[in-house]
Order: sequence, then C-alpha cells, then structure tokens
Amino acid sequence: MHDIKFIREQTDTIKAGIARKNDKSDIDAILAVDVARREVITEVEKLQGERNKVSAEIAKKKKSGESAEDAIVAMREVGERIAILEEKRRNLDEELHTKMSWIPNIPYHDAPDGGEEDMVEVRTWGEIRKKSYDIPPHWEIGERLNILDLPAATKISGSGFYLLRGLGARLQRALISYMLDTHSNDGFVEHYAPYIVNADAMFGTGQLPKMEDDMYKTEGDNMYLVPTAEVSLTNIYRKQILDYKQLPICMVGHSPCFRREAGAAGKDTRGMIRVHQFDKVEMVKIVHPETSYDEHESLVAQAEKILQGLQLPYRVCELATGDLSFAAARCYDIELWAPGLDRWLEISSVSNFESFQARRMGCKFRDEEGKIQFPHTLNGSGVALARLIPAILENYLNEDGSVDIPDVLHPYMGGVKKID
RNA sequence: GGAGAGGUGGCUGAGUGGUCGAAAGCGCUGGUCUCGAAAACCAGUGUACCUCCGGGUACCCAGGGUUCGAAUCCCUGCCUCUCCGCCA
Repeated sequence: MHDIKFIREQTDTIKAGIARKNDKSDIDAILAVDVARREVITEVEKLQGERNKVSAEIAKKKKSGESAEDAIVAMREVGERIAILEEKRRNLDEELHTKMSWIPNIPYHDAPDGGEEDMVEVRTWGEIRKKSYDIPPHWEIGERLNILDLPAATKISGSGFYLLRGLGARLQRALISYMLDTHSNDGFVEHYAPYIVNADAMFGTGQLPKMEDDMYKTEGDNMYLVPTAEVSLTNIYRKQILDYKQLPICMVGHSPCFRREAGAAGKDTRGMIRVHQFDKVEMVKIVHPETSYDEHESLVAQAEKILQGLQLPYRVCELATGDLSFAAARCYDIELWAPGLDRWLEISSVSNFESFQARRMGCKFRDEEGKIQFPHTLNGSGVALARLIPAILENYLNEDGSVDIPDVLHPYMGGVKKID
C-alpha cells in the first residue's frame, strides 16, 4: 500500500513506477476519489464541530434549568445532514481503499526493466559437473529408488502433489533441520506459526486482493492456507508500533506452502517442480529503512549459504521490473542447475518490500528521535524443498543409479550417506 | 459444543448518558538536587485524519443502532477468562 499523500504529491513517480511493473491501474481515478473524499471530510467535520459545541451548550442550559428545545431541534437537523455525509464518506473511504489496495509496489530505481527474460545474472557459484552418463529427470530417479511416489500422491489428492517415502521423506526432514539450524545459528529466531490465517494477514503481506484465486480458502470461516510462511511471520507484527531498538527483527520458520497455481495449468506438470503443496524454510526481516538494501544483500547471502553447504551449483539473478511480485520493490532469485531437467530451477526468491507491507499491516516503529515511521520488510526462501530435492537427486546421481547424500546432511540422516 | 464473566492509553485500573481523549498509580522522557547515582520534587508522555495552519475531527475490541449528545444504553461479530463436555 502506498501513502495517499505520496500518490497525490508524486503522481508522476507512481505512474512511471507501476508502468515499469506493467500494471495498468488508473491513478487519476484514485486522485479523483481522494479529492471528493477530502471535500466530504472537511464538510462533515465542520458540522460535527458545530454539533459538539451546541451539545455542550445544551448540557449547560439543562443543568441551569433553561429550555434547550430550539437547539435540540436545530441539532436534530444537523445530525441528519451528518448522517448523510458520513454515509457518503464511508463509501468514498471504501472506494479509495479498494482502489489503493490494487496498486502494486513500485520497483527499486535501479532494477532492470523488462519481463521474465530480462533478468540479470548477478553471479554464479560452483561448477556444473559434466557427467559421462545420462541423467534422467528426478521423478525417474526417485521412483526407481522408491523414495518418490507420484502416482500415490495423485491417487490421494490429484495431480500436483508429491509423496516421499523412506529415505526420501527422511531427506526432506534432514534438509529442513539443516536449514533451520544454519539460519538460527546466524541469528534468525526460529518460529512455528499458524498455517491457516485470516484475510487481514493475507492483505497485510499483499496476497490479497490480487492473489485470491491462487489460494486455498476454507469453507465457512474465510480462512486461507498460507502460500508461504512469509505471511504468518511478517504479520506477527501487524498493528504494532515497535521501538527502533528492536530492529532488525530476524525470523525463520518452516511451513508447508499451499498454492492452487490457478494460472499455471499445463506448466511443469510432471515431477515436483510445480505442486500445490510443498515445504519451505522462510526467512523474514523487519528492518530500519536506512539499512534495508544492505539487509537485502545479506539475506541473499544467507540463502546462498545453504546451497554452498550442499555443494550445489547456482546462480543469482536480479528480476526485471515486470517480473517482480505485487509487493516487491526488488528481488533476487536463486536458481539451481538441474542436469536431469537440463534447466535452471528457481529455488529461492529474496525480496525487499520497502514499506509496502508495513503500511498494509500497520506495522510501525518509533525512530531515534521518537518519530513514527514505517519499517522495511524483507523475506527470502531459505529454501524451497520441492525443488531442492529434485536438484539433489539430479546433481548427486551416480552411474549405478544410487544418489549420494550431501556431506552436511550426514548427521541429519543418521549417518546414511547414500540412497540406493 | 453447553453455561457464565469480561474486553478502557505501554501496564494496573476508575469511570453507567453531558466540558471524558478519558481520574489515579506504575512505567517512560526531560529538568532541579548530587562528585555521580538513588530517593525526592517539578514538567512532559496515544494514534490517525482534515485544515482557510488559527485550529478542528475521529478513535475507550470491531461494525451497526438509539439520542441534541455515547467509553457509558441496544444489536451483531471477534477475542479473552472460568466451569462442564470432548480431545492430541
């Protein structure tokens, strides 16, 4: 959410910003509602002021036994006018809020322009190991080892679900523990938070209203299954005024992520790459605005640390403005090389939302001078399991069909070093 | 799920129709005192919006309603607590 004053005073900046995101919201329509709203407010408040004054006089007269009938009759009329104007004001407030809630965040000034294909590779890490033998896609590897059973998941739930068995399930659990341990050792406080949240929380981080169709909603009580732990973790601080001394707040949590993938029918239908339920370890930071871009860099580095530990080659890319999510100002994706699929897999997305989410949430902080400001929020996957496991299967596949377990996971696997 | 009680400022807690945005205490900030600190004393201490920058308006869980006037009365929702039932 943007500050209406910002839209009013820096209209050109907003218009240019949303254009870079390929958003077609009508800013002039918002400004028109804003003008009408303020006119009504000024008028209604003038009348309320009058009513307050006269009501005090009525009280005084009644106390001294005088008749106040004239004033009461007059105020009855004023009250009716106030009621009409308040109704008008409510409607304008709602209209403004609805319109504003659809305006995306605007991109970081230096973010590359363009769409999905215009992302900029920032750096790469590790060598893509050339193998002398053919590497099949992860589902073939997993099913041959009996650690991945996609038909079973389909039978239970439908397409777009995966089922891990034996050491496959153990591997996922080991990865979760390894990641949580790594991040919490680096100062991120581990959290367990609800997986089902209300509409206010979904609005706060910016999933609502735009992503409504992409989320699972519970019948009867208007709750949503989280598409990422970002929602629960960030919203912990909704409707709160923090002290600057509390910043930065660094959190980490593991959760399942539920996504309907409504707009992705027919895309990545095989394997674990695009599924309706996957697990993810997510990091969230709430920081002082002055430090947010430094914090952004360190958050990417934190996610990279996981992949370096696992000895998996990756690249870091900065997304172009048209590919940024609704709430993001700047975003780095980390992609793993999957030799079986012969493509890069997006495994982590690390974003700076600046004050966009904080404003929607009503999360503020009192700065060094006692002034109220909005903090900046950031988050990053650290990392997504349903793509990490395929990458491990494909990168660690041996010629005999077995899969080595990355060294750092051995303690978490009860000493198991290989799946065969 | 059944029965009851209750939601007031950072906290405790008064206030049951009229100068109440809200007593008092605690906490916090600044000052006096002190070599310094504590104590004591003095002062300050919510948020948001509108503004012809003088001010004004709203907010006592949320949303409606009654009234000239609502923290106070009525309705709905949410949340918390106690007891019972159920349950990992």
